[in-house]
Amino acid sequence: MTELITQHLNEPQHEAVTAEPKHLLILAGAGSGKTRVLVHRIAYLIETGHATPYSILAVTFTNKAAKEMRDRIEALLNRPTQGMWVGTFHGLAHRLLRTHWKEAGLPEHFQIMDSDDQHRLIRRIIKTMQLDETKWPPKQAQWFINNKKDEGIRPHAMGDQDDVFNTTMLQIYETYEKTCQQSGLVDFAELLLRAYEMWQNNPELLAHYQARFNQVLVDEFQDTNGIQYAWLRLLAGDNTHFTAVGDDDQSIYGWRGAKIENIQRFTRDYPGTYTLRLEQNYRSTSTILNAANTLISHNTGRLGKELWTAGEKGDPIALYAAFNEQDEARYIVERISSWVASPDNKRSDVAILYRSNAQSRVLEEALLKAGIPYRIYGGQRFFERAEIKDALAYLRLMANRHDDAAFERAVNMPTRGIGGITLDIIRSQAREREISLWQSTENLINSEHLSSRASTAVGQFLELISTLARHCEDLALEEQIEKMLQTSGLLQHYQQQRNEKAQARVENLEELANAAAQFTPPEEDTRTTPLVAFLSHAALEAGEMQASEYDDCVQMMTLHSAKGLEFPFVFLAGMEEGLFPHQMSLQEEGRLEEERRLCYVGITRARKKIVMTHAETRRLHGREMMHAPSRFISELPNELVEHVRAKAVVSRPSADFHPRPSFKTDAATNIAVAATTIDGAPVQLGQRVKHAKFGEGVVLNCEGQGEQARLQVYFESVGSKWLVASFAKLESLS
DNA sequence: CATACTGCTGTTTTT
DNA sequence: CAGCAGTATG
Repeated sequence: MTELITQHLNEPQHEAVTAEPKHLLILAGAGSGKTRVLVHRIAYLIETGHATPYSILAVTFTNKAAKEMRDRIEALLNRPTQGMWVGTFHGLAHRLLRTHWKEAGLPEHFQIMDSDDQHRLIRRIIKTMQLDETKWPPKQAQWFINNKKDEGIRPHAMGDQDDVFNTTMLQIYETYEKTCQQSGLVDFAELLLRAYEMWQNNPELLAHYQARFNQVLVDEFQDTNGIQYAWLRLLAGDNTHFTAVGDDDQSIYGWRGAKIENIQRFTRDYPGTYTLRLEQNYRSTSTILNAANTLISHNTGRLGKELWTAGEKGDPIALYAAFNEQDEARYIVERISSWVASPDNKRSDVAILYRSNAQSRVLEEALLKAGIPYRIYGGQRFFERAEIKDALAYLRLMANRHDDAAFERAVNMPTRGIGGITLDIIRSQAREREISLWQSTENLINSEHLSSRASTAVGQFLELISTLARHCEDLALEEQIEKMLQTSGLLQHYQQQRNEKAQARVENLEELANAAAQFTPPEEDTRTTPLVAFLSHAALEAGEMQASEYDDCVQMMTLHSAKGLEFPFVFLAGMEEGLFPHQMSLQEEGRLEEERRLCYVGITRARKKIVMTHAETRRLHGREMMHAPSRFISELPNELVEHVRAKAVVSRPSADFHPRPSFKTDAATNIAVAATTIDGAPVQLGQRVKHAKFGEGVVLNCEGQGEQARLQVYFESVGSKWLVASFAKLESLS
């Protein structure tokens, strides 16, 4: 069995899996089999009796990575991972807090807030503190608070501040904390900090977990932030063995608090840590790897690692200089079309990666026009849609009447005659007496401080929630949700509207009930109600609900979301100074290096082919911008890059061009033929032509047929022009 | 209370 | 340009 686990590993992998030292640091390059090593090591530790499933804790950053790890361990061991703690930092912290809510100082049914909830709550707080929102943007306060929490710093630990900014931020932070505690709300950073403090304040509890987990494995170690590292340090008792896997060259989340230094800190904090490197890449051609290695060598202070491969050289990296973003998209679509024209290739082999989401639109339009199916990753996620969050707000109130964030959201959605003035009264009383909005409302109704109209409206709302909660007590989760959708008036609100958007919202709400029907609470949540468990799940795994994941689509995503994935054919679009590296990162050297790592991540996603594109001009924020090609392009070895000129594209029409709507492919030659002629001969896409005034050019496109046909021709002298074929007097240049 | 208009702001994203 | 949030208006 042990042989089975280790038999298909290379030498360093084998060593990483079977290493004996107490603490192990594995520097694993892109495509070197990092997850594989981690999974095999866990299996090995169990099979050899070094550990029991019960004593293993493996932590990742995303739910997806956690699920993959669990699945692969199960497949390898051929039995379920019962007893093992495999999950995300946040997931595991949540589990601890649910189990030990009392020790953590939380109400039993505490709820998790996502960043959107958090943002609203902070905005609310800034308003009630009577601060000028333009001077104190909620975004900034949110950033401040999360940063402090990521560093493990509570308001009281900050002491007196000497400038207005920090003083005000601290005040907001303090008020925010108070409100959260009162409402039983926990944000993402709070999950980690609370779990940390809970251990710190309960030594016997900590000792229990230290004794239990003797094998702790951490994936993507370069992405850990301050509190995550501190949490791991705390967990490590005398008999804890650490395995940390990471790649400093793939650290791309510094901007949200990830500390690449944690890797070095680890070796300092745990003397005797055995460091080993996985440098053989099983993914990419040597061309791609050389390009990636050369690029990343421009960064300073690396831990040092050079990927190599036994694989073949492969194609050079193609570089296309587009005139503008339209032309860039056009070129990419053409390359995809010709790739897909071969029966061996699939659309899903292709990924278009870009720096920022705004770039996707032009690409999308071009793909749409060419009739190529695509899928965009990242974007609105199911549990983050407005209508879903509204529904969740009702559910949250049902579970916990003091959830102020939920109260704010549900109280007038759909509108029920509760105006801003009434709410202001409720809020100010809640603030004065330090009670929840719910309690404040109850008080105000009883003390008759509200106008009779407002009082009835608000009273009906309280009644609605209370009866709803009562009626739902004995119902199954999805029945509760259906009941809520009906009685809250949410569903009706959207059903009344006739437009398509509202229709989609109705469907989403129905899908919510569906999701609830599929939901089974995880083991640690069985002690709470299914509703509370479901709400936690919604916040913690906002998931994309795997839309058409299995379809054969071109994949589009930002470079950030491409980390961890691989594709045979990768496009890196928008390789321009100011875009990538992004304008905002050009000031500091550190941020520029992170951009470079991002580019490194992009390049190392590719198995076989890379096409990079940049546009000479691009419409950005409504303005025409000129950008120089990205410095990252010039940081690649010259001999590995092939500049694609309009000319060069044209010299191999069959390979690089594919018929577009106005062209027909000649079956025999596989050459695109326009529905018009020059000198009596059919025009080919990519054909070289001569114009009396503009000189030599290349046929790029054709619209219409026969006499009316218009040809798009790219001339070296004037760029691309649309010409009516019958008037242009074009001369064919073979 | 809903709609229209205005002004502002524009990286990356998981939990 | 375009999407959002917040305000003015009916």
